[in-house]
Amino acid sequence: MKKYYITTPIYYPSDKLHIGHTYCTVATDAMARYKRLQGYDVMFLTGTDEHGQKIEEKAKAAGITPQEFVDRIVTGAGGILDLWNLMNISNDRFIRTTDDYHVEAIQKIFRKMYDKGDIYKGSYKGLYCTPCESFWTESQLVDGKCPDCGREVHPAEEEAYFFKLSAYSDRIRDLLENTDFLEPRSRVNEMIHNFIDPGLEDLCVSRTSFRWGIPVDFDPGHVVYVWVDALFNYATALGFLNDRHNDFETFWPADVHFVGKEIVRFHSIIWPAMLMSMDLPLPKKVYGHGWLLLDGGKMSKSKGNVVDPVILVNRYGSDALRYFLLREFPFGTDGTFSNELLIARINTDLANDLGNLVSRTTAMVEKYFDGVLIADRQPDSLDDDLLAMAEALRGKYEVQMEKFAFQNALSDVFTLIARANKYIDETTPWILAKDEANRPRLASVLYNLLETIRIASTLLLPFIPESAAKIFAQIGADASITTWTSAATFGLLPATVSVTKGESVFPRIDAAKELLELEAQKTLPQNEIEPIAAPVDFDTFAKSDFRVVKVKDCTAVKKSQKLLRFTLDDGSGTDRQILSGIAKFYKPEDLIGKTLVAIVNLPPRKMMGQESQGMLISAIHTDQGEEALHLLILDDCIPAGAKLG
RNA sequence: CGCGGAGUAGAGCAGCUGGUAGCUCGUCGGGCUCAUAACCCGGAGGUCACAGGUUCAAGUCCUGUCUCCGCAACCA
Repeated sequence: MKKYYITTPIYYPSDKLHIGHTYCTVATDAMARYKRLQGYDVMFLTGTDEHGQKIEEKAKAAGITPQEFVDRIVTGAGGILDLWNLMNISNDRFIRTTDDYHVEAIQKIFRKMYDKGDIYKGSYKGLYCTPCESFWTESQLVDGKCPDCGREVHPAEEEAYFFKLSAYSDRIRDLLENTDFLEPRSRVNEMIHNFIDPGLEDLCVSRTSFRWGIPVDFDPGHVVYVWVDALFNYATALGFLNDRHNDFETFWPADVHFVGKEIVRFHSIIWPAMLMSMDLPLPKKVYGHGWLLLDGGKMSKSKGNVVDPVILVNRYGSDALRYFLLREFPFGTDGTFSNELLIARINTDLANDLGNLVSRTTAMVEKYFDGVLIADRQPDSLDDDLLAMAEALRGKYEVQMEKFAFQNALSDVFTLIARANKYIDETTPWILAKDEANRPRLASVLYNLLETIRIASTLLLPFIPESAAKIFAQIGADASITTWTSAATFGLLPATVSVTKGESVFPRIDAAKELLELEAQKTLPQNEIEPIAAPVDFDTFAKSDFRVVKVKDCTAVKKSQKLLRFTLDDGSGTDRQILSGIAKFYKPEDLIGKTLVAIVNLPPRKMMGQESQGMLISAIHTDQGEEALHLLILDDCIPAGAKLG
């Protein structure tokens, strides 16, 4: 039997997953179901990447162990497993990077690459600022001192293991430029120009700064950093270097990794390089899909515009959401999500076209034939176009599916559904029903409709599995005629098929009402006020020198979206230049002549190549999830240089 | 000149290797009554961001300009 191995990324469980993760997983699921329909032996893997500093910190803040923290998000109520269950995800396996077998395998992999010489012990060399616990390069220093705190730095080294990524540069370039390993093609340019052309540097693959990770077994001070740990999940989940599973030989190499565009770099450069190091075959393809954007912007928690798939599924069902995600957006590029679009798509396609077609067809079979068609038939040339279209559909659909062009595949299916609706108008079965003599013709019309529905629904199985099954039950199609093979053949339902009109498969949604309710459910973040900070002694406070300053000039910094450059009179007689990231809130010309407050004894700091001598004081809060900022603007009668205290 | 993507009817989008500009929603008019106020037909609405160029022929290829978005940087 032909094999097919497909994966989603393993998601990072530092927070609840949102519609973006759902999008990727649903797409992978549709592809997996499609391949199963075609008769492939499919392995569909998803999972979670559970190590790392961020989770360690979050767990600490929550007062629990990292393991407890990730367990809660992955296996807990309303967690990731529940979400995939809700979305009807048909993954064959689920890997957690904290699983024992994965941990052991990663240690073996790390050691193998080390023994081969592709991982070597080196050091971060740099200038270290002890209080800040940070390394800096020569060019980052300001006046030879720490750019953060202005204190002395000293040369230091920190041990770390490195992977010889640079050694694979040429082979990776060849892979990207001369094969279709990475798709869509537009992602290739980005990788070549941003990472390959400037030259690949060796990659730091261990850390000593946190503990929540897989220990390097021959050097216990180190934990394996994300690259080796996370990327090799695709192999360990099949049993590579472990005994838990044993189908690595069967399924490797993967047919395709679906990944979001933000991690294309890891999958198209680092991952193949590490596989080359391990002398393993490379996956056949990496596909970097686009993002769902909201109102043209990125989804973000602080904006309060994160879309919760659970709310949508509870209202409209998982099939409706699955369909929408894959029909509305081209998989390879970004798309804009909105509730209006969702509801419009459900109503026009699923309710009006498909649901209503099933409804009117089954209703007529019940009404005119008491639910069981007669065997007599009378074909007509009116049927030809519909039949030809139905039989041709599978071929067109397959072409699109092989390109991961889900939106086009679905569009093709719905073209047939629209054709069937038109066919009803052309054949006017309600008129045929008025004359007994027309019963064979009427039976032909209804049979052709049922067959069209069967073929369309079969091809919709990967996308809306539950609803397709309901439709099969209504039109009397058993499992033997809802296969890939039968999707290209017209006339498989029994001549005297028995039909049952059931509940509406996709009820129409009252758009105006739903939009209001969805809006009401949106959880806007509170207008948060920062908690009062820890006490500070008076002497420390008094060291800060706040002065009244007058804005002599203010201009936007070229190429920066956020920075404004202020030329200030601080009373000293020499102009003071301060850069401030407030371009979002103020137009530079509006600030000229204003009287402001600045702290003037901070160490100078370089930003976008220019020096900033201090910091303007402003009030910051969040309002309706939006960051709000106001400069402290004083009465103009206060002279420049006046000291605040 | 850091990297990449995008600018096509009121809105949201298709248009791959160049050959009379399409889809969905909305809108206007008509038809039908089997059906989930659904379905079917027709109309109006676009100098395909702008300017050059290649070609018998250009949203479709080339060059330049403008605008928007993402990444990176940065936001003391």
